[in-house]
Amino acid sequence: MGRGKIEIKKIENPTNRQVTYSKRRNGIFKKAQELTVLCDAKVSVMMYSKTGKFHHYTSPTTTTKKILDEYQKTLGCDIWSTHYERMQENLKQLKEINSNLRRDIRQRVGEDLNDLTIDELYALEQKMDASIAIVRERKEARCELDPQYGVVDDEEDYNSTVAFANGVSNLYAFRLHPSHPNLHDEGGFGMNDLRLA
Amino acid sequence: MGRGKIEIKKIENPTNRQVTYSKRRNGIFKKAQELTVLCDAKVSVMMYSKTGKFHHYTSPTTTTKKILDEYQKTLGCDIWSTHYERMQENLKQLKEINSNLRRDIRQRVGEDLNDLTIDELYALEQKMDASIAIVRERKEARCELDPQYGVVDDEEDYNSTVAFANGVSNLYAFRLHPSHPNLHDEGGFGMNDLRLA
DNA sequence: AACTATTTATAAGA
DNA sequence: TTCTTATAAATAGTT
Repeated sequence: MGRGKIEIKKIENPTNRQVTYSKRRNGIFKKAQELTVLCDAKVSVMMYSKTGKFHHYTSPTTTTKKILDEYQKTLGCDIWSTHYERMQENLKQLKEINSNLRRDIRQRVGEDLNDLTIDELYALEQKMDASIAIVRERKEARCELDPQYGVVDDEEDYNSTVAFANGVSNLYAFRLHPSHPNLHDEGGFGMNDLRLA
Repeated sequence: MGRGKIEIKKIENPTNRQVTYSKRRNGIFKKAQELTVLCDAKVSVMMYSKTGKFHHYTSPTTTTKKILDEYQKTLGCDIWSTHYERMQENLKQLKEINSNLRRDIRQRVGEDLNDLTIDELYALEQKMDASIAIVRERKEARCELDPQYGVVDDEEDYNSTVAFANGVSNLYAFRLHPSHPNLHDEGGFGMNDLRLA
């Protein structure tokens, strides 16, 4: 399609070849984009020229990785694995640690106590008694150095306590990626469940 | 290019869509093949339709994996940079949350108190008093339903406390990937610092 | 980077 | 589906 018909064989003139590569590359990407829209298809196009320049197109609704996963499923093989899978495994374990920490701290704040057995509740009280003893001892040691804290106003005490009881559970009550609430699953590391609140 | 101009938007009629998909798929593959020959380029095209059928073209002299490897070698990163970056950002934020949770819980266990100012130490004591009040109240409410816990042995109490004080910091003292201690950094999400201990 | 004569792709119809 | 064909789109060669 042009001023003259061309034979489909390697263009020997490097300049012409580069020009043709550039033009046809854009043509293919346009076709890929149109196919994506017209037929609701997922398309990935990757190419590089003799000069080493790389270009690619991927349908907006997907990623090259997802298409490759599909490709691999079809072929029954796995090109990748190591790096990516290890990253996902790390995420999973990190989330598990996080979950454990959150449960522990919520119990120590006085939330989620319904899930505990009586024995666990009892043990929790013992733990907390021990912990507060440590903190109190430390505080008193410090206060000896700074007599300003020697006397405590009971009412102030009560108020700060109430403020904490209402506020603590918001300490970590933020979301990851709050500006992209409707993203798809991103391969299984959605973060909504990270919220403490 | 056809009997009439068409708008590039999804073809709602499934039959028409399938026909167009088939035609244009062949068109793109032909273009990819021509580009391969004319410009001595390496091209990979993968696509799948809404009906789930997968098709691909790869230049005869290469494989999809080789094209991707070449790309990564050329740019020094990989095609999933967006995906990766989001994943890494999630990891970073998750680690930050985790760090905050750990600091909070350690303070509530009586560790790391040196970093606190006197005011913070005082506030911590107040918080913990409030929390333990909640737990104790809950426990006593439960114990009324189960009189077996009405009487407490002081020595048992003390022992369980000591056990906790020694053991709590090991609660989350495990490593990720303990079997691969010498791996390289994995792109900045090394997990050694996740250890509580 | 534009232009444009031609070839090529393809939308609609059979 | 597959073939046909009128037309739209891509692009080879030129400026």
